[in-house]
Amino acid sequence: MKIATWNVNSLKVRLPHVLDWLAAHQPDALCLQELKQEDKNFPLAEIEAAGYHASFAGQKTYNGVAILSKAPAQDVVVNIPGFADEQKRVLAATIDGVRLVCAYFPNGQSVDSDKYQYKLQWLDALITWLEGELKQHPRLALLGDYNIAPDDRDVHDPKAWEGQVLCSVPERDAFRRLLGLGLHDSFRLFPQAEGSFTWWDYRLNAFRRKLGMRIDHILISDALLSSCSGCAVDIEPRKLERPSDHAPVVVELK
DNA sequence: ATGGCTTGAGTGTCAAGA
Repeated sequence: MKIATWNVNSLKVRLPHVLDWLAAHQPDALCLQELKQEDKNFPLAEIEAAGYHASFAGQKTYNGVAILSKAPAQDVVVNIPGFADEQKRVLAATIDGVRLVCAYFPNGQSVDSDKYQYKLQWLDALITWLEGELKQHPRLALLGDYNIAPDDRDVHDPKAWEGQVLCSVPERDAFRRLLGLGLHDSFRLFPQAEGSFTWWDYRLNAFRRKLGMRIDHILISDALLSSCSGCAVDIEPRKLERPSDHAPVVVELK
């Protein structure tokens, strides 16, 4: 089973890239973030024509998440139960017996902002909910744009980013608390090139200069660990015309 | 120089992203 995550930064703009990527890679499931569109505008016909089912939770302008899958989705849940939130950031569904949680973590803007406080509260709510979700669904993967660079290895200039949003101690602690639930960073289960990132700023030729961050992740539960045979970032779509600023991350489960 | 692009909204130019 091949599962993947991709922050597309507007599904309307990126639909051709998504359809090409589905055709080329044939994942069993693809989690999308930052749809930036209302559900009435979701390109369901195009996705179905590509051979995929779709669950989605969108909103105007911001956020929005979807799970595309070859097999139909079961037990779909939108947002974190018990955490009141206007923003559409979480979608959970069971595909082929694996619980997939697609998440677009808040950015946080800067550590002294209200948005950062919202991010920390959102992280607390996610962790509390996932603890129960893992008991109900031991075979679980958390895929998405975490907006957290877990380690200095995941940052092109760790000195410059030290203590900044995406790298701050409370954010990295939250990432470790997720691991503490019995989740594993699939990317670090395998040898990886130095300077492996999933996001590069649109400005200053950041991609060409390899100035990126690894903030998109696929965590897998204990029960999936032994079946995981690979994890990789696909930087090819970042080279296309009008790319998303994020690259897809792909995990193989035997 | 707290900028640099890209997107959506909407027709001015700004908020938000990370």
